[in-house]
Amino acid sequence: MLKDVPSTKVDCESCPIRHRAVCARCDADELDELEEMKYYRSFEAGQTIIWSGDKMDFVASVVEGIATLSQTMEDGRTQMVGLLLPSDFVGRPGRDTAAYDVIATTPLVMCCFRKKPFEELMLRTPHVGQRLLEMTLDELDAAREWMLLLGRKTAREKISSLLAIIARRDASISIGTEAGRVVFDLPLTREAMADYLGLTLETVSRQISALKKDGVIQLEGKRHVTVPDMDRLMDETGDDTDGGIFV
Amino acid sequence: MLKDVPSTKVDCESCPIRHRAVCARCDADELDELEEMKYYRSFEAGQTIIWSGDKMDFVASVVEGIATLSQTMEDGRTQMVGLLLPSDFVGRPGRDTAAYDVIATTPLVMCCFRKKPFEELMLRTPHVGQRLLEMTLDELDAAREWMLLLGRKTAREKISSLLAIIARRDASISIGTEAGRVVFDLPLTREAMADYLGLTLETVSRQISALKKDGVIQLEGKRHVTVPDMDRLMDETGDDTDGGIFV
DNA sequence: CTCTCTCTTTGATCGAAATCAAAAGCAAAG
DNA sequence: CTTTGCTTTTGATTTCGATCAAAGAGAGAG
Repeated sequence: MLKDVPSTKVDCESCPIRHRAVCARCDADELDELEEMKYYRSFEAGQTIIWSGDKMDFVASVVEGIATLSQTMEDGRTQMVGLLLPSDFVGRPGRDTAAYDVIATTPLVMCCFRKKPFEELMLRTPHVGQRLLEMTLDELDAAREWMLLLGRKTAREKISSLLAIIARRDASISIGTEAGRVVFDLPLTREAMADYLGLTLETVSRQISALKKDGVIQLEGKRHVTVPDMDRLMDETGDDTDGGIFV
Repeated sequence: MLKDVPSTKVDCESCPIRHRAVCARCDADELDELEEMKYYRSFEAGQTIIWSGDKMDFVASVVEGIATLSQTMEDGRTQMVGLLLPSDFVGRPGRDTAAYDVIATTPLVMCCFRKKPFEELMLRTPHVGQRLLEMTLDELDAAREWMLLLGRKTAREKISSLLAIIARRDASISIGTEAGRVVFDLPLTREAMADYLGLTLETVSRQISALKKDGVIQLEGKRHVTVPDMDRLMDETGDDTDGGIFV
C-alpha cells in the first residue's frame, strides 16, 4: 500500500515543513526537534491517501507531486475543494478525523509528523501556531476565491482561471518564461478538472478546444500546454487586472 | 455613518469575544485586559461596514444581527462567500487590508478591538491564537462545504440546504421546536440568497414556491417560514444523513 | 388613504452546459 | 502487431436555470 522513503536524517531542501511552511522563524533547537520527528511517505498516482471520515493521526506537507482534496455526495457527484501542491500542508491540529478524501493525482511524496508530538511542539512554539494560522487564512481566501468561480463564472472563464493558476504556479518554477509566454504540463485529467470547476468532462474538453481554436492556448498532445500570451489568458478569466490569489 | 454604542464597561453576556469565541480558556487578567480593550459599533441594515481593499485596523465579532461577506466582479456579478451570525469573528490578524465587502443585512452590533493591541495579546496568550486557528479551520470547512453546494447541487437542493442551515441555527435559539417542526424568519432577501447560492433571484423565488407547493415548507408573508418536518427538508438537500457542518 | 418604492412572484423564451452517444487517440499488455 | 482499456474529442439533443418582461404585495411617507 505504501512504501516508505528512507527516513534517515536528510537535509532536505525541498521539505517545506522544515524550510518554508512552518518553521521559518523557529530557532535551532526547534528545527532539530522537527527534523527528528519527521518521516516520509510516498504514494502512487491515483492512490487514495486518506478517506473522508478516517482517523488522521498525522499532519504532513507535500514535498513532491500533486494531490487533491475532494468531497463526494452519495449519488457520486464529486467536488474538488482543494489542490495540494508542493509545500502545501495537510491536516488539522486539534481534529482527529479527515473531512475530505485526499487523492494523489501524480506520484507523491509527503513529509509527515505524528500529530500528537506535533501538537505538543505547537503549544510550546507560538511561531508554529501563528504560521499555521497564516496558512489556514490563505487557504480560506483560496476557497472563497473558488466560491466566486463556482458560483458566478462561465465555463470558459472557469477553464481559463484554472489554466492561469497552473501557469502562474509553474511559471515561477519552469524556465520557459519569456515575454508572457508560459509552457507547462497539465497535472490533472479532464475529469479532475471538471470536478474542480463544477463542470462535466465534456464541457471541459470543449472549452479547451475552443480556447485552442481562438489561439489563447496551444496544445501538444493532451497535456502539454503553451500559453503564448499570459495577458490574453488573464483577460479570459473574468478577474480584475491582478487576478486571483489562488495557490 | 456610524453611531457608537455606550462603551462603558458592560458585563455583556452575548459578547462573544469575551464569553465564547476567543477567551474560553483565558485567565482573569487576560479577560480583564480584553474587557478594557473592547468597544462597540452598531450599523444599520444595508450599510456597508467594510469595502474590499480597505485598510482594516480592527478585528471584531458579531454581537447582534447578521452581516455578509461578498466578492464582486467588475461587471457586477457578485458571490457571497460567508454569512456572519452572532458570535462569528471578522478580521485577519496579520493582514491589513480587507479581502471582501462586509455588509450588514440587519441592524448590527459588533464588538471591536483595535488590531494592534489584539495582536499583541495574541502573542502573549497562546490560547487566543489557538482558538482563532480553530475558528478559522471551521470557516474553511464551511467554505468547502459551500463549494460542493455551488459546484454540484441543483437549485432546489441549494435552497433546501440554505433553509436547513438557517433552520438549524435558529432552532437552537428559538422555542418553536417540537418534533421536527421549526419556525423562523429569513434574515436575507431573495437577492441575497441568490448571491449566496450562485443563482438568480427569480430562480430562488421559483424554488421557494415549489418547496411550498410540495409541502416541504410553509410561508407566511415573504419571510416567515415554517418547516413542518426537518427530516423532509433534509432529504431535499442532497446531503448524506447527518448533513452539513455549515454555520 | 394614496402614492412610491422596493421586494417578490409569475410567465414566456432563450441559451449554456448537461446528457446521451459514438468515434478517435494512445499506452500498456498480450 | 493486435487487443484491451483507458482518456479525450466531437456530435446531437435535452434540460435547467438565466434572462426578459410584467404584474402583485407590502411598508413607509406624505
